[in-house]
Amino acid sequence: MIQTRTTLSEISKALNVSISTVSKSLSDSSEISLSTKKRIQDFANKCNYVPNNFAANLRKGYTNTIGLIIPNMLNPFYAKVFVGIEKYLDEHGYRLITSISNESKDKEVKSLKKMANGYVDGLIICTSKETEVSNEYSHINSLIGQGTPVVMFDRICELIDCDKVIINDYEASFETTEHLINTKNCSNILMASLIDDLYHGKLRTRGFNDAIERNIDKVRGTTIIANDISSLQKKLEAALKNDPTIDGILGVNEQAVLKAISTVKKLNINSLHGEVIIAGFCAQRLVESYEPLVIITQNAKKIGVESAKNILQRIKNTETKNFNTTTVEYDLY
Amino acid sequence: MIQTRTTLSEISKALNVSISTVSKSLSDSSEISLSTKKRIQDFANKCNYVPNNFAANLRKGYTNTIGLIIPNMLNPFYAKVFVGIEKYLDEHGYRLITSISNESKDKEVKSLKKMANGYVDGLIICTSKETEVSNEYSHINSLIGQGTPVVMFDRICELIDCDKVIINDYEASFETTEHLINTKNCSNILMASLIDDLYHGKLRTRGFNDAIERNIDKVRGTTIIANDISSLQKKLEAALKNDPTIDGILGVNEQAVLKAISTVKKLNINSLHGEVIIAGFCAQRLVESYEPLVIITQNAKKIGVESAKNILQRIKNTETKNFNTTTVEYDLY
DNA sequence: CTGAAAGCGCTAACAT
DNA sequence: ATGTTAGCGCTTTCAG
Repeated sequence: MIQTRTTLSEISKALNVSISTVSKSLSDSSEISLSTKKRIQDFANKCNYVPNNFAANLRKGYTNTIGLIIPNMLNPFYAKVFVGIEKYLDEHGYRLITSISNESKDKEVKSLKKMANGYVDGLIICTSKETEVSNEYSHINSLIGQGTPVVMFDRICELIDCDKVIINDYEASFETTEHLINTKNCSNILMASLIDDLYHGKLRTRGFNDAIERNIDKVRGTTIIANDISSLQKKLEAALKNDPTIDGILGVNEQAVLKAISTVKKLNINSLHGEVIIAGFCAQRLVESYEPLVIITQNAKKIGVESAKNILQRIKNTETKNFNTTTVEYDLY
Repeated sequence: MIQTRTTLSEISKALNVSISTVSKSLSDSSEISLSTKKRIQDFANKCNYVPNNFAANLRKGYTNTIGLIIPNMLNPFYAKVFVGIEKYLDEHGYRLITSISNESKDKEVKSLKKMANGYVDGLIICTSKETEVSNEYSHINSLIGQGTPVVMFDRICELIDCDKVIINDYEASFETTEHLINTKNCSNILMASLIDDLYHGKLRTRGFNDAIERNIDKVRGTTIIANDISSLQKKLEAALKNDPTIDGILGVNEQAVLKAISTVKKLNINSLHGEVIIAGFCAQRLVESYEPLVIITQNAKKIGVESAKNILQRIKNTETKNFNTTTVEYDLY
């Protein structure tokens, strides 16, 4: 039983009123008498009337749809951001259309085009690694130039004129390192990073180094930077084997934390050299897998919510030109 | 510099041709001479022309957009399904609009309404727990009634007339249990489930029981079914403490597998009673966290791809009425 | 309070 | 090869 979609015009014919009366009734306009409104609304319900949003959008010039581009959905950080965004937008009557860039700039540009075509009222984006490394943001700038508001989160570019949502990477890294030193009494800390080519990766490294610097009387620090997981693994193994006094590791991104855990386990360091405290930026699902673990959760969901909030605000108010950067606090766990 | 979006009509005026000439040129119609086509295309490029999809959709009657409703994005199974769907759709020129039901039927119904409004050409859905338990699918049926193709995956309802994508739960469970018995030489296996209220949960339990039945000469089996994680934990602990001969656990869903691992670790069973092999339905990221682990991966990404493939096929060909159920093979890992 | 009519931007059948 | 025209379904002035 395919019942073709009911339209305003069909209702108007059936009830012998004009299309505009139907339209106004269904949007509960005060221009229409209560009795006809009721009559029309009841009838529309009975027919399972659903308005064609495309027509409405075309007419009204906006879409109630937000675009989202993220590098990866399998990384729990982004999945959580997504959840926050989806929830906030849903509660405010917006739809969400999502693309995964897979860290590829090409895919990112392509996705952006699909969204640029009058399809979304605004875009939330965390750029791909490739984009950040290339430092070339013309695709985003041209979208902004077309008048579509953009919010960047996590990986941002200072030079783009848009709202931004980040955590205070420097501070989180600094304070966690101090936490390792002062609360966990670590005296020889390794930092491991796979993202030192990214802006926020550098901030985190800087936070680590500054914290070491400031506590140089009681702690030694070494940074291990690698471009891929297996070379990180090798460097970690070498460092841990070489220096039995290492008692803390700061993983600057999730993969680094994971690799630190598995390497410490593999080498059985905790039995041989004494307990190594591992800390790092990471979604908090790992707690059970390694005991001496300090996790910096990024409040990913909140980052999502803030991004969504920002984009809707900006859509409501396109005039103001002073863009704001929201800093979401992190949690130690 | 807000440059308002260029339209066909603006181009046509600027170049002194008709709108339809512009339209045809930009869609590279053979009706138009090469020279004018080139002239118009070049000009459009220069103006950064982007077609308004809403207008086109309104006119053409389809949207190139697929809706997706899933219970949860933080569960890696669904995240992977999502990735598969997004990839396939993107490669075929479709957009994806996604809602998370959070296992709530209300949210699911609401999301579905947002998509029903002529917004999507088709819907891919994994229903919420609440929906499956209520066994009431009128929202989906009414969408189908409106002529929108639907694909259900993972949690399906036999009674709905639509394409379906699932793994062979019964077989996966049966064969894994036999694997524990014959390859891993388990002789006393516990099954743990948190999803025995769901259809595919029951199938898995049945697979387990039948495998035990069939090998009753060499193995004993016990099923532990719980509704929430902490009661599962309690039951697991009790069983493991009580019976030191338990040497295998089959976790019927991810949370159950995780709980089995953490409980075995917590009670230090492997040292006290001998090694317990844990097997179960689970995304494969856990491999490093527990050694004697057999994982049934659900080929989540493939489920996504198959779902996407099915929905596009169905959109292309709305007539055929014989719906098919695709079974995606599972992997032991 | 109700209706007529214009038009959002695009496509496609039908002229020319 | 190019142009004219009639909508897609809806909102929204403006008239009655």
